[in-house]
Amino acid sequence: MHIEFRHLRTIRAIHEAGGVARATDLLNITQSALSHQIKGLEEQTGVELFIRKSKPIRLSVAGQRLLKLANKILPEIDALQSEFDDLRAGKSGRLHIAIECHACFEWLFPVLEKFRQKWPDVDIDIKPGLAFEALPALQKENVDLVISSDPEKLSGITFTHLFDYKSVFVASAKHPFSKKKWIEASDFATETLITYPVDRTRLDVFSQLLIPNKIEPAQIRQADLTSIILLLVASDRGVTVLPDWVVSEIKNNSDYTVKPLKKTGVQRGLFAATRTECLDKPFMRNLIDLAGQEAGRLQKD
Amino acid sequence: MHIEFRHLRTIRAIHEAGGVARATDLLNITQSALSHQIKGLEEQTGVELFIRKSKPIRLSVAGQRLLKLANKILPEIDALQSEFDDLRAGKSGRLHIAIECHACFEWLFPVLEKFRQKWPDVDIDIKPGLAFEALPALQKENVDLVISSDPEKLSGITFTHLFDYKSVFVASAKHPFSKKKWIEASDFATETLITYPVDRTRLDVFSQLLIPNKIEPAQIRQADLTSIILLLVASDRGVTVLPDWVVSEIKNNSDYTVKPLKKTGVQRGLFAATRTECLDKPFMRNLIDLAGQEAGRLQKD
DNA sequence: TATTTTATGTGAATTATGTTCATATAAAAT
DNA sequence: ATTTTATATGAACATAATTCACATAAAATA
Repeated sequence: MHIEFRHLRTIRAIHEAGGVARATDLLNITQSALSHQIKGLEEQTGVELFIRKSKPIRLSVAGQRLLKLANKILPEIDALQSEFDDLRAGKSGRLHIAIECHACFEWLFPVLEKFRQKWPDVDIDIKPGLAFEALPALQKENVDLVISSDPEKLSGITFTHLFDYKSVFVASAKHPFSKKKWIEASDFATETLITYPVDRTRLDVFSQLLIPNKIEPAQIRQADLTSIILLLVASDRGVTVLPDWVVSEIKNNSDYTVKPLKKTGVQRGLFAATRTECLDKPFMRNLIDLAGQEAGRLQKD
Repeated sequence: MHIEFRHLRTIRAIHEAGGVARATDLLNITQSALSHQIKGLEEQTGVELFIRKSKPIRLSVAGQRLLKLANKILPEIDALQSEFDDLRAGKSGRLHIAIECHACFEWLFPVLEKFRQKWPDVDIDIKPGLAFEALPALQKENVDLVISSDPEKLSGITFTHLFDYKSVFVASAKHPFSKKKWIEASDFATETLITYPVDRTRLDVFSQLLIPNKIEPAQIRQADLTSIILLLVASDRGVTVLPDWVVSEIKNNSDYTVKPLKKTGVQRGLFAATRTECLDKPFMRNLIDLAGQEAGRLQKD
């Protein structure tokens, strides 16, 4: 036998109640059990914890020392227990996000800001650099949410549809294509295409248009931030393709011209991928709801 | 089942060893037991402590939180255990002293000073105001040592002889009794007797001389401190009776005259009363040794 | 001081709990 | 794909804790 939490509770109860007999109520245990327990504890520690010459027994110096420890430690596990209760109730938890779609930052940040206010105890983080391995990372619980445009059938992973968007062509207002009704794949052959610095398979222009039509742009230029890309486009250093929600803010700006891709437009869906069991967590459902709402707001503009 | 120290050790070991299997060596239990244990712990806390999708399993957020607690708590009980070991080994302990004999402060303080240096972890205290109830207090473990001149047969209490002393008469050098060879009880009938402010049964003059001879001093005056008593005596405001060790410092002082009580002198013993089992404690034996030594030193003067 | 009351101690039986053994299952490495 | 390594599980076993019934001892009361 070792010193156990039981013993700490016992010492505390005996001290508070002022005697073994009275402590039995606090501990829901018989007097006999208590007597055995403290005897065992004294054997284990090798010191006398109680002064038995008086009748409601008192704590000895050693007993008082143990009581001090009990008063220090017991509140700590109680605190832990209630933290765990929060975790279980879904009030707290971990929400580490990986984003496949680079432009998603645009709508995700406002969503996370709202979320953070409602769920202050959830540990939010965005994990960069997991673009390609995002789904395996989700399976291995390295992340808890992946924003993706390409739902796959994966065991234990559920894709929840958030919203649809269109990929649209953006160029400077002075660009000759501003006279076109829509943009075809072949149109890119003569253009400088500005993209996020990620693998081309993860860019809608390529996956939905250029690769199927085996067209290579005249030149490719990369930029990290959406605002930089738009700046480059405005000064006619190239053209780009962006989700419509990004473009909504600039489509009434006379510096730009915005056109659909192909006659029919290129429409895509955006999905939240989570481990299936995580959908039970209230905060996870709420985040997905918030994401849908925000997307709706963006597309109304 | 509750969270137990075992679980804290387990979490720590699994983390340190990097997996359940490797932790078995640290904990000296089988892999199976560990698996059962952490399963039970997860059931009890209601949260998943480990991420089981990877093979040496890793701690989840909740697991890390528990680990944090373990690292906080485990060193504390280890510390307590070693404090208890000290207690058991007799390196530390409580030494609360009651003194029946008021003059004993004179030799006790230097003894305690030496003792304190040798046993820094022993909690020394002198309990005043227990003069009469000192021995019951010893039995009830309110004090651990009583300095007394009157050994009694008491169950569980052992009286250890420290040293013998003589009670001697002290008066001003100008006092008429300075011509006497010794002082009789009847001599006090005309004198002002200066004593410590304690019950007369606890004063040697009364218990050994005046009460048996049914003599009452002409007047009694009380003073707390030995030096005050001596001051009063020097200025001839009364006479007193003190242990010889107190008198040794002034017996060559021409302000005083020192005489034996009765022709044969009044000899008394001084004893250390302790609970019998406490004599096993090294520091207790050492204190009694030191007291004997100090007494020897005092009486050589 | 005797007697009652209250508080704690103890041994044996009972119950609860943890551990091992044998074996299944699943992830990682080859 | 197959082997190796890591974890999970059920049943048997061992251990430790609790209860029950009763003993003992201190405090309170008469």
